[in-house]
Amino acid sequence: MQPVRVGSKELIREINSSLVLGELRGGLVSRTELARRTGLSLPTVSEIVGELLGNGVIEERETASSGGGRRPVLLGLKADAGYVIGIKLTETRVIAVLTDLNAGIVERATAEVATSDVGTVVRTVAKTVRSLKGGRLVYGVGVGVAGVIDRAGGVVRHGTYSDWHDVELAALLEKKLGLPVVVDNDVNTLVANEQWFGAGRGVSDVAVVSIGRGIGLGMVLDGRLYRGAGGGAGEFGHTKVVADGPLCDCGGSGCLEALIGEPAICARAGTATIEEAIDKARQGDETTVKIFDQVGRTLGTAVGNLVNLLNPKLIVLAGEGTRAADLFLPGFDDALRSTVFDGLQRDLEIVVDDWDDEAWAQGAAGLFLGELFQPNLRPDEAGRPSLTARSAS
Amino acid sequence: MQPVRVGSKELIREINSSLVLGELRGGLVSRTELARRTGLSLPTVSEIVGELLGNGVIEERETASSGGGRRPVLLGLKADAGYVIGIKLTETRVIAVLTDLNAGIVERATAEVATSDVGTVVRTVAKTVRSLKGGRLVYGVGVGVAGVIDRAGGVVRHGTYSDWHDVELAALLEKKLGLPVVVDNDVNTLVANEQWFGAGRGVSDVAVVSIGRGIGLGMVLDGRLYRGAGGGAGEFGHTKVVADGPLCDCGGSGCLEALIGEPAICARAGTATIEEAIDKARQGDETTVKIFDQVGRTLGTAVGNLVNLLNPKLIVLAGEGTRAADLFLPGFDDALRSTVFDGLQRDLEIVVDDWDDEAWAQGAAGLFLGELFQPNLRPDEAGRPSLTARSAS
DNA sequence: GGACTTCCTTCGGTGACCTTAGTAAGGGGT
DNA sequence: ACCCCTTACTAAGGTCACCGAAGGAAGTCC
Repeated sequence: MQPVRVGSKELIREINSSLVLGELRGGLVSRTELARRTGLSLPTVSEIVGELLGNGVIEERETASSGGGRRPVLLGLKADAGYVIGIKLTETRVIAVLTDLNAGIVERATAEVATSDVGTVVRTVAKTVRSLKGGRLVYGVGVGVAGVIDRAGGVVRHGTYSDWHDVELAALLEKKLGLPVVVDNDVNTLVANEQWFGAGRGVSDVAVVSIGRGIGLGMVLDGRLYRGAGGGAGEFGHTKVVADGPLCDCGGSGCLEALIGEPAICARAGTATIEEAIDKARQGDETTVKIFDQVGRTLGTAVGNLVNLLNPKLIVLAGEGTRAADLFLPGFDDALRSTVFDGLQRDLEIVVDDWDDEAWAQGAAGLFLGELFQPNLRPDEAGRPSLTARSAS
Repeated sequence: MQPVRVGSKELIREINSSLVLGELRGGLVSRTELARRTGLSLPTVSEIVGELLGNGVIEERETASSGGGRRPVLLGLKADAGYVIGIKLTETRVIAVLTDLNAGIVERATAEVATSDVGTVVRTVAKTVRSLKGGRLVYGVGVGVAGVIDRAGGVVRHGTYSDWHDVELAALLEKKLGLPVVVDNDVNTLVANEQWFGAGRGVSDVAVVSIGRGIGLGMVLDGRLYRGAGGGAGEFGHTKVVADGPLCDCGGSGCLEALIGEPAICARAGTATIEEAIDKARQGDETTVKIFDQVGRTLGTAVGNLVNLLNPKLIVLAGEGTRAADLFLPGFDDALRSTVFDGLQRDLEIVVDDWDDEAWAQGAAGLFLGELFQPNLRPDEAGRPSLTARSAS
């Protein structure tokens, strides 16, 4: 049995505060409306609102109109109540954004890191964070890295594009910054963004497939980001889809990534970059068109199998690879349809979300915000960030 | 956002009662020890225990020895506090067991049903349940059926071995029996049993693969049975593992089930039954031995991909097909090892659990018990069964 | 038989919830 | 202009589940 937090008055308050805060995210709402939406009684909502007002997390805005009665006072998150910083680490760059509590980007910064040396990366990140922060109240930092990540411990177990092994990234950054830091797989940052602020909002079961150099997968199952027993769930790119297929960097053969990752496409199309391959296909080169069609079919089958296993409500295709969506989508759809088991077709929705590097960083911020807004049902993870217990400086 | 239940005093009590009951399942424990294990204070535990004693759910047993102090009064589930009935529906038979609150089998019964006519099946099940029940206090019934099941609504959306579509099985049975009924996919009954009473106890992330005529999959993710958005998760048997593979009953081609389900093995081995094929292989027939080896490899690759996606801690192989485990396990292991991504190997555990039909029925009982013992964190699903609010007759 | 241990209960306090009963603030009809 | 109606919110009081502290119960040991 996973440890379950014991029921207590504090737990109740935490749950209900989160409920109220959740409704306040992304909209102005009155106390009465909050009570209606959350199912709480009006006095309870009033008290919680009072507390949040006192903390400076939310504020009263203008009054709305009413149909013949006292006008409701609208409440909303205080724009400058605090900020969060999101970081996306790539091989060569640190991409950072400062966002408000609605994950809206306020400021951005990037820095180059030529090396994968841990110390250098940590220093660069810290410098970037400090310059973004300025004198502002920042609740914490979310970091997205490609690889197998132990989210609870903030450890990079196995970096995809680096030789990192068991690097305690969160601890190192927290020490340097004096801020709470959450580290997670980069695809999960996209998922967090989807779940909290994007197309996946309000959907309990979502799979986000990122296409690009590698093929990644992030999942929201039963309303929660799923990471697997050791934080290693989502190695979609390394599922084996053909027997005796091409060799993959991971050491295996027949990996999805080795078939339809950008390097593989370039190799087959005989181009140096993926852009060239796309151009070639768009100009009507038959062989290249066929390559993209096959890529679509391979991906469609793999995603179809994923649907058979998990029966999500929504599939989001994201990442740079979606630039070629027009080329591979027909094949993708076709293969998907013939792969997915009969009964699971009808309610399935597919969305293509064309995101850039900055969106990954924004997602990392969303990851931290998710942590901030969600009640903590597990036993106390030490130092877990909170909006109400102002630990941030 | 999935609806989250609002925090209240009742929620606290429910959580903590479940905590206490959970510790009491499968062992005698004193009040003090309960307090220590749950993290609750002694007075709270005492009060909850008092309530449960009053309800007749638990009882005081003998006192244990102590090292120089008052002896602890051991508490345990009352053996005859109530019962649960588990049903496994197959094409031709209704297999039923009556279990106590620890899922221990007290009595059993089976009945033949030649037809798949809903009315006839429901009548036969009802008759079987009534004969098993006798005059006893039965909290409810759990039913396992192969197919896509909407667990929340108790609806069989799509039967695997029947032409059932959108059959409201739970409602029909509840009406006939006057007892709460839970319906779920049959593999999930195995999972429930594993999770609550078997090898998967205490493990948060488990995949149970059932092998036999079909290939099924049940999952515990993050400590909870995962069913997918529409209850259709786990169609492992219908994932496509080879391009242009053999046709499957489902209409697709290349399904795992069409490759390594028992009918497929028989066809390839040229035998009428799977037993014959097993015998043939055990007697050293090379072709047949090779067939089983290939079956193992195919399964191993598929399960390996599953591990890449979900990173479970434990894989349980179950079902009649495990009779041939000696024949296919070497190939299975080999393929699994070469499929699973590097970092995910180390903590993975594989267990073969040789279960018979009765175990499926026992699992169905466990399914209902799980419902009974787990606190309800979602908004009130009407008529959800409970141990403390004695709705059973 | 007294001291010490250990188990459990009693009692009072706290806090978060709810219900009920107000008060505040606007609209509209006569 | 007045009064009443509607709607939004606040105040007061009650309930209940939690906890800590203190005390009673039931042993063991010397």
